[in-house]
Amino acid sequence: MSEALRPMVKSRLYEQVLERLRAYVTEAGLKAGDKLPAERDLAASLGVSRASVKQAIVVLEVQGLVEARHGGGTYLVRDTLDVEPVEQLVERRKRLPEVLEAREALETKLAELAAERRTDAELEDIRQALDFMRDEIAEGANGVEGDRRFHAAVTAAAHSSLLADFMKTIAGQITESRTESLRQPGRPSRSLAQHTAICEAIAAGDPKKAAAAMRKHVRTVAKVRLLTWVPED
Amino acid sequence: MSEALRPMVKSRLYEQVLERLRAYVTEAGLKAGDKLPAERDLAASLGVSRASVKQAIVVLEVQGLVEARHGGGTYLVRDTLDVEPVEQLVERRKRLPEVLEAREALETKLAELAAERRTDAELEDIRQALDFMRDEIAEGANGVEGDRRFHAAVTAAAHSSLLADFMKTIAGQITESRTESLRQPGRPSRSLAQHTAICEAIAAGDPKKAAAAMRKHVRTVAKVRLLTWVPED
DNA sequence: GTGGCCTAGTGGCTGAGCCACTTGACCGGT
DNA sequence: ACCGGTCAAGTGGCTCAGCCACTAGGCCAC
Repeated sequence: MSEALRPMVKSRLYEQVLERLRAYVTEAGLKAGDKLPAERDLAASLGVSRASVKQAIVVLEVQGLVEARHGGGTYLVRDTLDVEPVEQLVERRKRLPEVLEAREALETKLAELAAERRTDAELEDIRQALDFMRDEIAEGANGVEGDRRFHAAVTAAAHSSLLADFMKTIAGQITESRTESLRQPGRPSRSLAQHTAICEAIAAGDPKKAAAAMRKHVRTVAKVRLLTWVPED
Repeated sequence: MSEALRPMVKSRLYEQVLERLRAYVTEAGLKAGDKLPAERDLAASLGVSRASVKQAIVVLEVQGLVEARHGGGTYLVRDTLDVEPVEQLVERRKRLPEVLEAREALETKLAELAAERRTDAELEDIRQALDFMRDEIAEGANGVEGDRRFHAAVTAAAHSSLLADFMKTIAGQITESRTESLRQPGRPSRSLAQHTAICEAIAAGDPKKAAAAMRKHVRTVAKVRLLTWVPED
């Protein structure tokens, strides 16, 4: 029972900063993807040094609640800074990079195969998915359903049941990352543009171009979600 | 492949320091309670600034692996700085429901007995534990020590050596759940409120009310702990 | 348009320094 | 010999000022 002998722990400054930060996020109604104020501003308005703000941010970073981009600001990963369902989140974050890596490998090859093997009917399916996504976005939605259909159509057009099976095993996690990705401001329209490029390459029967376009697309998604994870809401 | 997906990711300096620290503890064979080198020495020998060492130590602190005493050095809490492997965590969680069920049974009865049998001196002990916890929280700590003292005082006031013995056998695991629970934002103050309710029931000599208050308290702790497995109770 | 360039903004990290707290040795009185 | 108070060194807590590296967005030349 060394705990009993342990002297009382006094509050560290960074813990207080943590509290204020949590309160700020709540009060300001910040959501996932939103940007926190600059460290210098935070330090000034909280009346503490930048080093203390930094310590608090490092804590939030290792807890996966925040993502600090060198030179680009610090962003919320979730809608809150509270740490609740910790362990599961940690486990998922560990696996996410693997999932995204697998996705790149699979979908790049799928796009390549689709460009080679697609029938005209399958090309039409892909185009319809694209149109569907365009409509979704035009109506203000984020386009997740169109996104899903597009990738499903490409997978079907690749005529590889084995690769399709592999995709199935990570489908759930891909769905989650897709949802999160499309929630980023401006992402839906950019995602649509990338889909269009993939579609055109497949239509043109250019496997190399299709693979490259798909790779770029998947990497864009991966970059947004890199080192971060947000449970589906 | 993984390199391809995260080409730009650079280790933050504090992460490298973390690595070196873990390696150092292992190589030097440090055990729980041993003292780490001073921050200044660490910074000098690792060739980094003290601020970076500090960030690493803050991380270890929030992970409960290390305890920094103002003016007194930084000490190991366990024999290693490695975070507990996920598997082990999961295993521990599987056993936990049983522990928490046992705790509910024991402590509910203990509170009931305490309300009937407590002497004035024992009531005073309970109140002091409550005050201690209040002070801890007021100073920004999470109140684990006050929490422990409170439950110990109630157990003593129940005058049941058998039940007390039972409690002893699960004391270790209760400590873990207590620490975990009080780490949640906002928990300490709510826990304090529940303790106060229990204390008042015991003071009033109302066994039924004391038992009810204790049951509610223990279930709250259990709920926090079980969130990962049981979304709704 | 498209691509390259430039600059302001922002996070990463450093080094020097002051303060607060702990520890232990030292010293004087009993 | 013992107790109690004092003091200095060691150490963590925190700040300040500043430089560097990277990002993003606007601007300009082509």
